[in-house]
Amino acid sequence: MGKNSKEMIINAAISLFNTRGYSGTSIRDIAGIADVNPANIAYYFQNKQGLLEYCFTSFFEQYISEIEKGFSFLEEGAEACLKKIASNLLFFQCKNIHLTRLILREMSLDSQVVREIMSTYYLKEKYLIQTVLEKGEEWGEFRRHSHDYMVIQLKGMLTMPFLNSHYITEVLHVFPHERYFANKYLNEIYAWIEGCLCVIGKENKIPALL
Amino acid sequence: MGKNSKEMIINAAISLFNTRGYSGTSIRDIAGIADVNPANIAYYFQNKQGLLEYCFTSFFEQYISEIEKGFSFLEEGAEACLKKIASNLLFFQCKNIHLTRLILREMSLDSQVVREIMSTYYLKEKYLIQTVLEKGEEWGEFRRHSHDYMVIQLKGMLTMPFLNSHYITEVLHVFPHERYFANKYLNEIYAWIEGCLCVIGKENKIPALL
DNA sequence: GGGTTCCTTTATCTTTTTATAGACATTTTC
DNA sequence: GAAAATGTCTATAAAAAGATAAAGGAACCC
Repeated sequence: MGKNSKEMIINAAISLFNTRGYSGTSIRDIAGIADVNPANIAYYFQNKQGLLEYCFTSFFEQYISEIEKGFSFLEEGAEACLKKIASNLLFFQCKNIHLTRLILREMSLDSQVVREIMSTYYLKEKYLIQTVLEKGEEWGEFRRHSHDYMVIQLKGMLTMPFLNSHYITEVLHVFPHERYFANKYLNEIYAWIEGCLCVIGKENKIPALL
Repeated sequence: MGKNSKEMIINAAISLFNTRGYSGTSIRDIAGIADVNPANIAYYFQNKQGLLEYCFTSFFEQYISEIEKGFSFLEEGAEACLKKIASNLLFFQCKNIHLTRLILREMSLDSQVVREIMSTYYLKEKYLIQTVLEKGEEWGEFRRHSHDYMVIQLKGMLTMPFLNSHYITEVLHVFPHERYFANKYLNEIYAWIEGCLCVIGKENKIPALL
């Protein structure tokens, strides 16, 4: 079992950072859960911050890749492309709910790492989504509207179930980790794209019922 | 200057909890910013957790009160009522962006306090909003739709600019603390209510008397 | 003025936390 | 199988954190 101890550390870290927050978690806690000597964390990740940064880049590399995969469908229309991006991101986040939650939470703090992520990944994300919105207007698919505020709403919908997963499960009894949540919620996002973003004239698909 | 030292502690705590998180902030840090002896924090709030709990209840008492104020407009129609609630909450949160951000962040952790808030304030919130949605359907104002998912979207929109205030300001260059943000963003929320929640060709039948 | 209450300070104890040095073990490579 | 690389452990240094006891002082009430 020597080989996978790095992986054990990562999993334990994601789990604990998720439930207690980064600052609320000690290296000892992580080592305890991972069943590993605390000094090993320093060996693999230099220090606690290194472990967090590993989580960050691991998350955002995949995150931006999901956006790019969706973006490549731009030829097929802006609406289809935006839906593809939204669906990719949603499924990716559903597959990694714990990591997603901890990342989104830590991104709300003031730190060097956060600023770096902003100026790399989020800037790129903004560029890609904005391009889709611009093309959508150009092609007459989308209404003319403030891109910033559309991005706020879209990202709001994509992040809400993960940041507030307690609320979602305990108050609403909706479970983001279950398979059918993603499908159903995706329909809501599609409905928003169609209802609030697309031009009115199109045939308004009423979101599927369940 | 003896009297306001409690207030100084609270302000320092909100500021530091906001930027560094609760666990990332030490009592000494707070005392330093508040220009107060560290032992005074224990005097006023028993311990660090007590200080956090003070922030929580202070926030949620006002929060739920804003919802109730809006809810009292239900007689004037569900749409108008929901808009009133949304607008109250948005303005309240804009007025307290730091407190709002730290509360929303801490609510994403696993803790006793969080569970208590869930089962009191958030349950009440859910009841009130759900009632508005039900009445809206009954009166033919709202489409029939999953209440839970509508609540998710509404709350997503109401919380996004605060939890992601870094993103909003640094990537989108939109400033939630500025006066005109709230007005503009409120219009987006109204557009969502009208576009995604209300019936398409709505003839507003205002509830007679009940 | 004596006493009470409220607030502040000093000083310190205890625990927790991160980090590291160096020994020990295991695996790989030649 | 020896040497090198890789991984793990013990032990501990050093700092930081939370908490508290007890003294000091100011304001107030009678």
